[in-house]
Amino acid sequence: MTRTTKKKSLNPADWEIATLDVIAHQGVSAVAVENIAKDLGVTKGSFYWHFTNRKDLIVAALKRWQEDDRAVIKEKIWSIPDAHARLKAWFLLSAQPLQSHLIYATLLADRQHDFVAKVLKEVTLERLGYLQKSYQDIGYDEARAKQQALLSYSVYVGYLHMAKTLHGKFKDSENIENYAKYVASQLIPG
Amino acid sequence: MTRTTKKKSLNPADWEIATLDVIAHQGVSAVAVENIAKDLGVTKGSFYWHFTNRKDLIVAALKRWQEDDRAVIKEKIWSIPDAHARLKAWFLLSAQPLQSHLIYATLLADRQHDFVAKVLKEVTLERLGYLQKSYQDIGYDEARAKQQALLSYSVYVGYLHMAKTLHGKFKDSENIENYAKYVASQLIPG
DNA sequence: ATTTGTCAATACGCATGCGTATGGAAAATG
DNA sequence: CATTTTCCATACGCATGCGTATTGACAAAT
Repeated sequence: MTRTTKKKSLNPADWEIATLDVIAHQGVSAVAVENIAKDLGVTKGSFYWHFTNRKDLIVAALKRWQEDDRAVIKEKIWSIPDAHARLKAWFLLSAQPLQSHLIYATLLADRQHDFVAKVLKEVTLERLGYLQKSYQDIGYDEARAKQQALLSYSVYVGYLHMAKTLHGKFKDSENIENYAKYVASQLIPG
Repeated sequence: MTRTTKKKSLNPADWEIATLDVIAHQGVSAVAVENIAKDLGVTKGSFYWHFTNRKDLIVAALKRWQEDDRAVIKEKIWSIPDAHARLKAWFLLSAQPLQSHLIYATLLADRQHDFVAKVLKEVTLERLGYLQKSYQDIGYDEARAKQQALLSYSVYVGYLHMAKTLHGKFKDSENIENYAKYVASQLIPG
């Protein structure tokens, strides 16, 4: 797990990225500074030079995730002008194995920490807003678009968990593609 | 938090129930024997009389949850002969504030522990099987029923998380009722 | 009434993991 | 060169929480 980097010294971003890797696969509770230090090939002494404490690190990492994710989605999804195509693209993206999805899923798990809950709520509301707008763009009135956005987003969240819980019977990409298309056909009219 | 019980001594079931209460609200990681002992009005000394260790307690608690939940669902849902009504009842039950739902949601979070993953997979596959059967009962072929069951169950799982994440903007029962009906109308044909 | 079994209190050892204190090496700066 | 800044290693203190050991109180059995 040791990193063979050619850089001579670390910066906060290195720590944040390594932290997001831990969060994606093991959750926020598993973020231990000494372990991440080991992953980075240094010791604790380095960490407390860049950050004041563990919470500081996690908050910074989550902020990075939130910003990166927002940028990706804005570029790949919300740039699509046609609302039908945009929604379909969103469902297909949801089924792809991105680290961002993993992180979102583990954050749902670590809601106990108030700073996690805060980020989670922000991201979720923002995404719901986009979805709602897309459904309004294809003719739904506001109330119905809101319900439909909630339903579609629940499918996304549910899918993330199902994929992890059932990974044995679920992960062959053939089926995932099929399923994603089925979901899109059920949740996008026309 | 001290319990004013009239019982003179505790049995394993008391510990399991108290543990499920902690799991429902704080997750498996938060299960600490000394805290639960305090909740029950005793100390650690008592615990290690009834159980061999912490894992033993959690496994026993989860087994209890699994059995209780299976009994409730079998009685209240799968006893309904008409498949349409049965599916609708399932969606409505999903929206109700049962402790069992809370536990399921936190278990999704604590999948890192192998014994949690095991129970979770069992319960999920069992429920998916029931759903699939119901959809087949109303005329879906097997492949489509499987996809639809996955979709519907994802909505359930997603809803659990949305409810927690957004609890501020979501919990007034009026809206939940409406939403549950909307979901049922979208996911049950006819 | 004595003994045995049941349940619990107290005290301890031990591991983990956070945060601090201090010192040192390498690089930038003058 | 000398010196300051940057980055990291090492060693320590401390809190939490699991598990064990020992003792005690009370009830049931004999």
